[in-house]
Amino acid sequence: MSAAALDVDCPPPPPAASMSRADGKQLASVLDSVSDSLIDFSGSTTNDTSSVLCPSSVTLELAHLQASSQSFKLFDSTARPLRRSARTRRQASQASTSVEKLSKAGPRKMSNYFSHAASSSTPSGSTPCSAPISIPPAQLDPSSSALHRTPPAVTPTPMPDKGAFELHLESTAFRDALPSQASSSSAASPSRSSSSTTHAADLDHSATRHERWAGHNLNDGGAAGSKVLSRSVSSSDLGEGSSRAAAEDPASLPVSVSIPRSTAPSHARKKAADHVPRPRNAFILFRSHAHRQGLVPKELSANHSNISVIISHMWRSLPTEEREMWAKEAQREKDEHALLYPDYKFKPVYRRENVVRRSVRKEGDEEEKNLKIADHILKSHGRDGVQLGEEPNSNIIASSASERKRVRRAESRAKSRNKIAAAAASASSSLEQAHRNRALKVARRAVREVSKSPATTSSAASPADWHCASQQAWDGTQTQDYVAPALRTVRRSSSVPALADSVNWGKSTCTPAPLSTDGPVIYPASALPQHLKTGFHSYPSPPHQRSATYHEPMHLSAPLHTPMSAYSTVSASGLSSGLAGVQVSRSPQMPISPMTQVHPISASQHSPTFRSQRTDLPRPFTSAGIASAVSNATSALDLSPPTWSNFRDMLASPHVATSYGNARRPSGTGWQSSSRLVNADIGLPMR
DNA sequence: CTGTAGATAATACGTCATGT
DNA sequence: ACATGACGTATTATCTACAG
Repeated sequence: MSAAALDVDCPPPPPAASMSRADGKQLASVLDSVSDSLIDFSGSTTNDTSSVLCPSSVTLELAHLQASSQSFKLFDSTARPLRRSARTRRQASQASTSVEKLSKAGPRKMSNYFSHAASSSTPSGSTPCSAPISIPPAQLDPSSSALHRTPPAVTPTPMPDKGAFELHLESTAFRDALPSQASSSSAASPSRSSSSTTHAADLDHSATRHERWAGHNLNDGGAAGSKVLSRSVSSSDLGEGSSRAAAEDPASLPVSVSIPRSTAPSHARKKAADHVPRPRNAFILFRSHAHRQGLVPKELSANHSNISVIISHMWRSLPTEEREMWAKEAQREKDEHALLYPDYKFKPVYRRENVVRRSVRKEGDEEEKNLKIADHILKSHGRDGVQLGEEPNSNIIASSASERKRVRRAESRAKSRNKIAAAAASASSSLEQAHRNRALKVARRAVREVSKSPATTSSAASPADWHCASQQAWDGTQTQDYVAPALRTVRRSSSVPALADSVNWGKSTCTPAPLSTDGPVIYPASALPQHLKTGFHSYPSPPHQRSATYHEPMHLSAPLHTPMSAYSTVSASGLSSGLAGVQVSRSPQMPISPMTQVHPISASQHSPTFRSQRTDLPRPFTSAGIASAVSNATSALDLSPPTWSNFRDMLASPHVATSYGNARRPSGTGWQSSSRLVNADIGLPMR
C-alpha cells in the first residue's frame, strides 16, 4: 500500500494530516468499492471499454475534426495520463509541505466537503500516478459513508490490475476538533502527503456544516484549508486484504468519493460569505465530470456555451440507465446536503422586473458543428452517436433554449389536445350520452329554479342553450350575438336541486362533446388542464356538502368589446342578494402588464367588499375604487377587440390561462353581464 | 342557509447549480 | 452565454370551513 500519489487537481491542496492505520483501511475500502462500482457501473468487466460514459475508458481522438495533437481521455480506468501539468506537480509538492505546516499550526478549518482527502500512504516523492479517471457516482459501501448511502448492488468482481483512480476526497483531519487518534497519527508522520479521514460524528463535531459544503466560500484566508484535494491513487497499490479489512470496519469509512466541487466561485455575482450552494443536479454533475475529464477539448470548443451545448447533446443521447445513474448521484448529493443543512432552503432572488436577456446571434453552422462534435465524442466511445429526433435536424433547429422551450410547449399542447380528443372520444358511449342528457335536464331545472329569484334575469342561457349556441358558427357577425362562457354557482338548497346528487358529470364523468373546429367546444372537464377549464361543467359534491358548482354559459347580445383578459363572474346564489362580480385579470401569460384583479362585489352590503389575493390592494373596495382599478387595468390592455375566431384561438392557447370573455355594452354604462346589470355607476370608457 | 375568505390545486415562469 | 433539472414564487381557479 504505497502509492497513492497526490494529485492536486485545481486548487492548492489543503493541509493534510497523516494517515493512521485505520485510515489506510478506509482508503483501501473506498478504492475497493469504487473499483467495484466502476465495474458495476459499466455493466461489464473492466475489459469492456465501450460501455457507459462515466467510468469506461476510451481514448478519444478528434484529429480529423480539428487538428489536435492530444488525445482526450474519458473516464479512463486503464490508460495512463497523457499529461500532468507543472502546476499540478507544484501544487502536489506544496501539499506535502503544507502538511508539515499544518501539523505545527494546529487545527484548521474544514475543506470542501465533497473532496475528502483520501488517506494515503504515498510518499511525497513517489512517482506521480495520475491517469485521472472519473469516479462514478459514488457507490460506496453504505457503511463507508458518513451519510449512509444506499449500497450498490455490486457482485464481487476482480479488481482491475492496473490503472489509477482519481479520488476526490476531502480531508477531514484538519479541523478544529480532530479525534485524538487522527491528530496523533498526523503528528507521528507529518511528512506523509496524505490526510486521514474521520468518522461521521467527527465530521459534525469538528467543522460547521457550511464549511464542509461550501469550502470555497470560507473566509478563513487559508487557501489550503478550503481547497479541494484530489488524489490519484493507483488501484494496484491497494491490497485486497486491506480492502477487506476496511470493509470489516465500516465505521471507519466516512470519506465521500464524489465529483468535486469547484473551489472557486464560478459566477461573478456576489454571494454572501455564508452562501450555501445548491446541490447539483444530474446534468450539472455530468457536465462537471465531462469538463474535468477534458471530454470536450478546448481546441474544438472555445467557449463554455458551446461546451454546454455539446455536453447537452451527449446528455440527451445517454442511455436511460446512465442518466438514472447520474440522477442517483444527484440524489445522493441532495441527501447529503439535506443532512448537512436541514434548514436550508433554496432562495432564488426573484427579479421579476426588467429581466431582459441579450439575444446573441449564432453562427449558422455553429449548432451543427456542436452536434457533430458531440456525435463524434459519443461514437469514439462506442456509442451510437447523438440521437436525433424524427425530424433530422430538429435538434439543431431547437438548440437554443427558447427554441427548445417553444418546441416543448408545442409538444405539450399537442399532448393536451390528444388527451382531450381521446377523452372526448371515450365519452361518446351511449351510457355517457344518457348521463349527459340527464345532467342537462337537471341543470336546466336548476337554472329555472334560480331564475325564480327576483334578482335574477332570465337572459342567462341554460347549459343546454349554450350547448346549442355552441353549435352555431363562431363568427356570427351577422347576428352580433355571441356566446361566452361564464361562471355560475348553484348551491344546494331547498330551492335549488342538488346537482351533485343526481348528476355525476364534471370531474368524474366526461361531458361528451364533439371536438368542433368552428364553434365553442365543450370539453369534458376531467380531460381539461387547468387553463382550459372553461365551457360548462360541474363538480360533483358529496352529499354532505351544501353546494355544487357548474359553469353556466352566458348568452351575450353584444359584440365583445373588452379584451379577453377581462371576464366576469356571476354567482347564482348571490343573485338574490345582488351579488355579482367584475373581474379584470391581466394574467402573466398575456403579453400585458401585471395582473389586476377585481373580485365580486356584494350589492347586498352597504359597503361593497372587494376580494383579491393581492395584499397590496386596499380592501374593502368601493365601487369608485373598482372603477379606478378596472380603468387602470383596461387602459393598459392594448388588445384589439377580439372576434370569436381569435377568442377560440386564445381559449385553445395555454397562455390564455383561465381568462373568460366578457361583454361590455356599447352603451358604455358600465360592465354588464347578460344576467344582471351590475355596477352601472362605474362608467368605464369605451375602447 | 348564505356569503366570505382561507386553503389548495394547477399552471407558468424565474433562478441557480457548473465552468470559463 | 449555454445546457438541464430542481425548486422557488406568482397567478388563477376551485374547494370548503365557518361566522352570522
